[in-house]
Amino acid sequence: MHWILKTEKSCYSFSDLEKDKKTNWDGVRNYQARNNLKSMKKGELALIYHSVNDKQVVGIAKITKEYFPDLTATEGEWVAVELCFDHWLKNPVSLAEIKENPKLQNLSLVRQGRLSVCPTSKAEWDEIIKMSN
DNA sequence: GCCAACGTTGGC
DNA sequence: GCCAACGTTGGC
Repeated sequence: MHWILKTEKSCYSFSDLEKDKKTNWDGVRNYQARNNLKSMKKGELALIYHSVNDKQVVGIAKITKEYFPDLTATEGEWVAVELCFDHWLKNPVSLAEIKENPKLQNLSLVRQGRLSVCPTSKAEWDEIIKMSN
């Protein structure tokens, strides 16, 4: 499975991940997103999308540790995964471009804008990679 | 800054 | 268990 992770640039950007090399992807407080986190397997790849400020897919991260309890949660049982910096896309792919691509109309980024952790099909993944080259 | 979409909460 | 009210997210 491939993934798309959303983050606000001002909150935690892909540059921050490059600097940190790896990070705990925590703070997710949405059940659907949590279920997606739980399905992540070590070694899987995720596109990183900057919402709000950038509205672009900018890079790829790799899952390095499968889900574990999110220690930043003060109540409820939430989970986090660990992931590491993989590489920057050659060119970022903007939300506008994605919306213009008929093959990507079912992408969760378009269909369900608010979900912060979403699965993506191989075909969609390949299409975005193609657009970034 | 506005608003649409969606999730969550709480009264019944 | 339904649904209205409210809060949050995120695009514009």
